[in-house]
Amino acid sequence: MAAPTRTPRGKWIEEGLRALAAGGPDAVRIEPLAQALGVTRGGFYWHFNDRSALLEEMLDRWERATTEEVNERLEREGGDASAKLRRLLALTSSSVLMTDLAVRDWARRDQAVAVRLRRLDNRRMDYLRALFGTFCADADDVEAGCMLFFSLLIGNHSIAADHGTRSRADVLNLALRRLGAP
Amino acid sequence: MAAPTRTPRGKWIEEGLRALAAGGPDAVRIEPLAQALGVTRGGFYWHFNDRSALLEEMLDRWERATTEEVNERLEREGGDASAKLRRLLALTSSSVLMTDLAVRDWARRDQAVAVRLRRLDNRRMDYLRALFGTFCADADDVEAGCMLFFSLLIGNHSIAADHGTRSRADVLNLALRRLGAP
Amino acid sequence: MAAPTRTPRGKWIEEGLRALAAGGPDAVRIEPLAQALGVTRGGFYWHFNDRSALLEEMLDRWERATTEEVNERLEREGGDASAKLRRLLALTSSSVLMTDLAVRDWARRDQAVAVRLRRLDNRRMDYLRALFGTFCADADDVEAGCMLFFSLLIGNHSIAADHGTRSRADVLNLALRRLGAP
Amino acid sequence: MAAPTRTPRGKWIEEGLRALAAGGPDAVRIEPLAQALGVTRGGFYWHFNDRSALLEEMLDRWERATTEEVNERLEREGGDASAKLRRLLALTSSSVLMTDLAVRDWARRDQAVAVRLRRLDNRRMDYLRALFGTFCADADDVEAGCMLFFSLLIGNHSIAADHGTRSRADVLNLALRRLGAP
DNA sequence: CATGAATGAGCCTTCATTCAT
DNA sequence: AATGAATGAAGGCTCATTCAT
Repeated sequence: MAAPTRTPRGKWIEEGLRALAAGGPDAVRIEPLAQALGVTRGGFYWHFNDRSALLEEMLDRWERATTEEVNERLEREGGDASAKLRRLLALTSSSVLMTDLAVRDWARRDQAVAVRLRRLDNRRMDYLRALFGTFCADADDVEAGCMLFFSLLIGNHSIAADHGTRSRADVLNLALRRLGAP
Repeated sequence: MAAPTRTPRGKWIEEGLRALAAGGPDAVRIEPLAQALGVTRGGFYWHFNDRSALLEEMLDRWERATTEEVNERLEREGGDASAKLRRLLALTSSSVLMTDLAVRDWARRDQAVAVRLRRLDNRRMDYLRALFGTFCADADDVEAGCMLFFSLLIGNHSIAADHGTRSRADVLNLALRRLGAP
Repeated sequence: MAAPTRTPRGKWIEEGLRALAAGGPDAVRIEPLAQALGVTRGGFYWHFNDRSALLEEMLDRWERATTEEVNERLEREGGDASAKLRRLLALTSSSVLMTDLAVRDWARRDQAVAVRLRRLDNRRMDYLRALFGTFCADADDVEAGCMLFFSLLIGNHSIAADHGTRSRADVLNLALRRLGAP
Repeated sequence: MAAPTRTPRGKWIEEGLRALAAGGPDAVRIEPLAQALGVTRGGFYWHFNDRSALLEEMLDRWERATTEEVNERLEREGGDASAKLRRLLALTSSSVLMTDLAVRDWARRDQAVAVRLRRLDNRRMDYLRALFGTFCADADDVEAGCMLFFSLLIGNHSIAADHGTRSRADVLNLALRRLGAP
């Protein structure tokens, strides 16, 4: 009779991820979440056993979103490896990226999160290896290139330095070329 | 003649930095700090006006420690640019590094911290540019190399991926060589 | 259908006014209030945003109670102006009066409270002017009489002096007659 | 050898009375007092056993100040009874008066203070009776006049009402005349 | 006289959680 | 699914007080 779900499970998870991206795991608090959703805390406990259950499902969602969504978007738009790498670097400030950085920080403090991150980072590295493999024959070069590229992805959003007359985008382009991307 | 200060101001700051490195700014809570120091939380307010005063002084200390200490240690031990870069990469898990990563995350959420970080990152980039300049003539190459190296420094502690038969150290070495370090 | 509210908002306000009357605004502390109501202090924050919200609502209530309630009671019991004045003076130790004195003191230290008090005192003066007008033709005499009577109301509960063989009630009667009340 | 006393006992008492006048007895806190005097709390405990000792001495001082000082000042400046009453009413906002009002409020909550206040108010009433006796033959009239005048003194600083075209000073003058002051 | 340091109590506030409806 | 009400733990802050120097 009633609307299928006034505030479905998913809304809580989305709001939770938003909070995580904005303030880290400590910022994922149920009361503020409820307020943001315009509901009282009560509803939360209908969907989740407790806060940690939400955290868990947030990580599940993030894991799915980050692989399927990001990868699919990259593949869908096509282009060669170099174009894809370029697009990856440009994914600036997408909320997915912010969440990613937050999870990375979180993993440093929580073993369970670290395990998930490792699973994902390995999948990403595999993807990167495939891309780099298209224009790079030497296995050592591929591995080094992947690590450098992945680092650049993170560094781009972690390093606050200026580059004189160059823009950050310029420097990223120079870096990409230096990694052998045609 | 005066008692040598039972729990000097500095102790609080050190303990605060430890907490920051271990759990981010939210983990810098006065009560746990006091317990770790074997004092009651009341004593804290003799040294600091409030929590934010501690946070501020922690950042002051981190700023000084990270420039003076780190740089000096690198220069003191000598060697050529390549050796210094190699040593920088090996600074694994030094508490300074962990604090650094925590501050980096913090800066993403707090403008005041972001300003400090920028000041520091610019100083570090200058240092890196000097090192890279010793074996790299092209200015573009220097800039790209610095950005890639700085990113690698961070990526090394943020990326959880494995590298098959290679160790992380192996990959870092390959990467360094790829950046032109002799 | 809903439970009739275990500890309704109003209970907190009443208890707050009791505390105010007994010990001034500084005595309106949430923990003691909760204890007096047999609840834990946490519940308070369901009803009010914070302490100042309670204080505000206490003043709202006092403003309404003191005008509507007091005036209505006086008018309901009827009698001529002189009888009403006499009854006003006799309102000794009514909790409304004690609250009133506490607010008066509070107003000396808090501008926002002072504004409310002024609004009320002006309404009261108007009421007194009407009463005095019934047996006093000269406008100057009315104004002076009102001010003296109003002062007497307060003085009666602020002055600790004895009156020799006379009782305080005797003196109040003498004073009333001196103000021209028949 | 040392200066006789850096912060003599009396300074604490004065500062305490200032705090009392400004915020009531709850506002007489040692730490803020010390800060206002530019000293640390330590010195306080050299002069006083504890907070209540200060409070006690503040009351002692207030008792002396209010009788001796006020009365002497009134008598020194001479004039007839009516002039003295007029001057009493004009003692607006003298810190002595503010302290007086604060003590009056305090007395409502503290028996010991009430006892002191009674002692003082009786002395004051005696003084007023003498003044009123100079132009008023009837004992009843004197008593009523004193009570009204004393109340007016307090009401003047407790009542927030406006008086239309008249100023408060006007109304006080009218009131004084109505009490028979020539 | 006074500093420097600390203890402990008390209060305000925020939350996670529970429970009846 | 969610409200209304409450519990309890945790933490921030202010003080009175103590004590060694």
